[in-house]
Amino acid sequence: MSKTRSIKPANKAIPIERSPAFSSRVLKWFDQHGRKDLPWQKNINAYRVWVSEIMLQQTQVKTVIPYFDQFMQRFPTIKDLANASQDDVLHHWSGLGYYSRARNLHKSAQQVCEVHSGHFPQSIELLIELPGIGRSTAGAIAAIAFGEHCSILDGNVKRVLARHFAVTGWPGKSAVADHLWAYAEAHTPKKRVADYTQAMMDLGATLCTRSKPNCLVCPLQKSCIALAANEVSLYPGKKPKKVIPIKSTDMHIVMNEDGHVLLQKRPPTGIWASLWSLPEGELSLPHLRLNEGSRWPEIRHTFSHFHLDITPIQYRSKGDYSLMEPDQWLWYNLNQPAEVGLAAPVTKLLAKLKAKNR
DNA sequence: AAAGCGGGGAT
DNA sequence: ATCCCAGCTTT
Repeated sequence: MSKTRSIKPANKAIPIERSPAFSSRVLKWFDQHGRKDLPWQKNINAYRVWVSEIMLQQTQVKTVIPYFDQFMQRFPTIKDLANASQDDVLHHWSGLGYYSRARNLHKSAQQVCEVHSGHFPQSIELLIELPGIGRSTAGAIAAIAFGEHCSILDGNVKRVLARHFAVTGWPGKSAVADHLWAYAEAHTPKKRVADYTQAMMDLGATLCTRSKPNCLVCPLQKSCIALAANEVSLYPGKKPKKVIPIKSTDMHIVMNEDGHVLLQKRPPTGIWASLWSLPEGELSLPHLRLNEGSRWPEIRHTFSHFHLDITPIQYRSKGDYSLMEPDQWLWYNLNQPAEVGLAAPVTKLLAKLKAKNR
């Protein structure tokens, strides 16, 4: 059982001017222009909505669609997901990023199967107990899958609300987020809450975009405070920027006589946790004989907190590699890739290697 | 090169 | 309660 996590208290203290026409304008627009045939809007059930919402955290619809389709093909039900290996789940997440989402999804599936015997939790309070589901994602699943009267506040909705109600400040600040939540909750209708929820996300994704918003056709143009002041671009407030440090590492591309590449499993915490990657740092492989190695041009991979400058070094190896721990080491066949999770720059380097060798 | 995007865990 | 972390896409 997970440890108890509590939903943030509803912000009754924050007084709001509520626009009565808001939700009806949004719903009317949705009927005409909203997206209604996204993959997770077909064969709708809580499991599919859940997986889609987790994938849609930090990731745009266009990117998610192919991942969602493949994920659902491999794990059609929550039980299939619960019974799968972590490597299998991470393999289907490879390239999406934020891999803790995949590990939490897997963990939650197992939790649901054990605790709820496979029946998906049917209320926002139970949803939010699952790892990887916070206040907004719980609201989205409850509203879309169950029609429960719940609000969401994802990046799209934050942008729409911040502009429409001229909420100043960076939404990463809790005081700003509290205001946005208060607006979100005040304007969520009791009827058609699933459509409204989808509509707000669509509005943010297709019209009320970060740059070049299409205010001329927006259903909220008459009441949008930022638009009236010609200050749409000022909202939402920007994150204060920080200079991020540069780190560097060597990645060793060790190829054996069969043309397979040596991969190492990363530790279960930290960057690229539990993914497979190229060995870094000092190479200590006593049972292999490596040649000198040739350096490739440096590539830069950027995280939110630092740049990582990677120098790939390619070797040919001979020797007995049967001694190597199979949990930690993998000889990766470029032509018949193992179904494991790979860090994005590793995928890039392996593709480069494959192109080189042809 | 920079900005943006939810949730979890540590402080 | 408030920082800090995580990885990709789009601009």
